[in-house]
Amino acid sequence: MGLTKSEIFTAYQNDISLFAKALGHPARVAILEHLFKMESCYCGNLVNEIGLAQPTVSQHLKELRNLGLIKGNVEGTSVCYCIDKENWERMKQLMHEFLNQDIQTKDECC
Amino acid sequence: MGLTKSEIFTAYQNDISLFAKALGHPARVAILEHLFKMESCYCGNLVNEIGLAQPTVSQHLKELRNLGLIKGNVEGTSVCYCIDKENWERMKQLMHEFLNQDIQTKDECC
DNA sequence: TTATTTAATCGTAATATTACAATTAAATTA
DNA sequence: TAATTTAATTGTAATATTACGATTAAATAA
Repeated sequence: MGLTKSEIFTAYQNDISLFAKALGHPARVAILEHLFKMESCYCGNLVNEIGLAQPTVSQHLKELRNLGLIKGNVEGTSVCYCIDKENWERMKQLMHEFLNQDIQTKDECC
Repeated sequence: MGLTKSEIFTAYQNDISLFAKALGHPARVAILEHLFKMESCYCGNLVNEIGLAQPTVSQHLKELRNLGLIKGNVEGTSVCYCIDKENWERMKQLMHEFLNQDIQTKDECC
């Protein structure tokens, strides 16, 4: 069906998967990397940097914006994008918690 | 097109996105959580735990297996799944590196 | 006002993902 | 051997994602 049954999972499980999904495309990883380096955060520069068509980059930016990982600031005809530090930290905490789970080695089978 | 242009991105960007993609579904997050808790790692138990049909769970397990995050061990008619600790650590390192990037606050715009 | 510039949106084609019924495969048990 | 158990595989429908050309919107510049 292509439709994830979110309702049968916990809020935690859904949150983790939504953040992970946002990082689940190399273009979005590249956009975030570039915004961290911050030589320039203008959309046009991102389009040049990434190497995908402008509407495609815009679409990826929208996804990151919808999740709150980045925010845009209109400056004349340009839009300057930045990491939303607060939400990035929130995601980082959540992902770290998940990634750092300890393995209970009681019932070894593999 | 629905076809990611992996060839225009760096190996690092592709690696990050592939791992993130694997965590980008709540069922796979739930499976991994359960394997960490390890009350039982049998596929049948996972099916009960997750609440999706057996072929669906099998499909998610396959994705995690293909990426190397889990491994399965046949025991009679059952299969016991576990976290692949070595590869989990590898992913953890990579994700941590990405998540902990420092924000260069020189060119503030938002 | 009329270009021009920049980025969002729309529409759409191609492909991927999710979910599950039905079936198959492989081992165990009767 | 025949039935049973467990999980993988196959096939497929529904939906999502990716990418981009064409267009639109909004601001600036001529």
